[in-house]
Order: sequence, then structure tokens, then C-alpha cells
Amino acid sequence: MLIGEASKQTGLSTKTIRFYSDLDLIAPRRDPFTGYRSFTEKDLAKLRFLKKARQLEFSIKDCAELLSLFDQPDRSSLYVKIIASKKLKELDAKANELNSLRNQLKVLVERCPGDHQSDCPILEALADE
Amino acid sequence: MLIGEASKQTGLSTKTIRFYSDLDLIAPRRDPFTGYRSFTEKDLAKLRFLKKARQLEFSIKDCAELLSLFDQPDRSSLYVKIIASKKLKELDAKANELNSLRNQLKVLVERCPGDHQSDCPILEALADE
DNA sequence: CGTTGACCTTCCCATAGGTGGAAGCAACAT
DNA sequence: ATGTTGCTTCCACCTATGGGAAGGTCAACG
Repeated sequence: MLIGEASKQTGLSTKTIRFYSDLDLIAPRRDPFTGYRSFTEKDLAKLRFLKKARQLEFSIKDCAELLSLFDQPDRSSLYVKIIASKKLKELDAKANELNSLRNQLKVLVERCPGDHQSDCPILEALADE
Repeated sequence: MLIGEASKQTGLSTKTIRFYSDLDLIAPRRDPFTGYRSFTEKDLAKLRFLKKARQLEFSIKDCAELLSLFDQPDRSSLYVKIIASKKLKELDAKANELNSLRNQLKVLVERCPGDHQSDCPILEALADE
């Protein structure tokens, strides 16, 4: 299967698939004459794995680690859990921060009259020390 | 005041301040002999403004707009409110997405035994179609 | 057999918002 | 004279892609 078909099957762009291939996250066979990449079902499975993991905001580096565990039949789930827990904590922190920002901004927007007077609590708050 | 002191006063790195200066978000006076940037209190106020606005996830472009409104004494709060409301909506969407990811990952982490067996619901979920 | 169109390849450039480092002045202390 | 900061510019790098050029490959159509 060529890269265009792999792209359709996984929902990843061909650009992204080549990028992952350059980073050795996947290593599709190459046609020795044309240089075309050739994807097996196993390659597709890895690409789908990568897509999901990226959607869960795992970094490419994390993905590489998870993928290598995915490949090892005798892996321990402990290590996977450690990586995922770390990512969970990061997501937690980020979500909290974002919610806090959202609430701050919400208060400001609600307090702003939105008229043609120049008083604006949003700008005042941003200017505040 | 030189850039190092401005950095200390605002909590922005000198690199970042130079970057903002290159983008004309601020235009500190230059010593004509040394080329050193010289910051006034007004420059610091703008830098603090930028810092807050960036923390609220306004883009640099948005910041430039807000800053120009900030500079105009006859601005209308309407435009500011429009920009801020748009940003609030974006923050809302991002927070929701992030919370959803967080919850998905949390379930997986909780279900993973984290032992030395190879069964791992995290990897299984990532592999799932 | 030639050509068109749809593939594929590599390569470089661009994005946002910076960070890191090198090379070269400036100012001051030892 | 030398060392230590601190300033300047410039160039490269980072993440995770996307865009597009230049060129090879392949099947189909006339």
C-alpha cells in the first residue's frame, strides 16, 4: 500500500506520515527501484496508534517511547503507566490554568460595557500591576 | 533603564523584550552612541500589559491591537470587548477539549494495573481502531 | 508511441513565540 | 592589561506540521 492510501486509511496527511517516517517512528519498506514507501497493516496500526496518542497530547518523543513499548510483547505496564501519569498531570495543570484564565477573562468581558465610552475594565486589568 | 533592569522589573526575559521591540510592540529610546535600549516607566507598563495579555493567551497580533487601543485615550470599549469575547470563546473551546482529553487519559491510567504484566489498557486503547 | 494526469520522491521555506549561543562593542573593576 | 558583566546583532533551533517546487514513475488514453 502506497502512502496516499495509508493517508486515507489513517486520516493522517502524507506530509505527517513522511515526517513520522523520517523520525523512524515507523519504517515502511521501500521499493528498491522507485523509492516508494510501502505500508503494511502493521504500519497502519502504528500510524493509528500515533494519531490517537497525539490527540491525547503525547509529544512525539512520548509517542516514540509508547510505540516501542507497544512493540514489545513482554513489556511491563508499569512503565507505560508512569509515562501516562506524567502526561495526565501535565494535562491537569494545563486544564486548571486554562480554566482559571477563562474565568478571569469572563469576569472582565462581563464587566466591560462594550459601548463607545473609553472606560474598559479589560484594558485596566491588563494595565494593572 | 537598560534592558536587564526592565527584564527584572517585568519578569520578561531580555530575549523576549528584544523580540517585542523587533516587532514594534514597544519602541524604547536608543542611546545614539551605544545603541543600547532605554526603557521608561511607560515602556514598562506596556511590557507588563503584554505579559498579562500573553498569559491570557492573546496572540501577539491580538496584543498589538489591544496595545494600540490601550494607547488611544479616545478608544471605545466596544472593540476591546469584541476582541476579548472572541478570545473567551476560544479559551472555552480549548478548555473543554483539554478537559475531555484529561478525562479520557484519567480513565486509562486508572484502569492500568501498572505492574510487570504486559496487559496494558492504555496501549490497548491507543491500538484500538 | 507519446502524452496527460495522478501519484510518488526529496528539499527548502513558513508558521508562533520564543530560547540559545556566537561574535563584537561598552563600561567598569582589579 | 585583563577580567567580568551587560549590551548589540545575527543565525540556528525548537514543535509538529503545511505548502510548494523540481523531478521520477506509472497506468490509461488517443
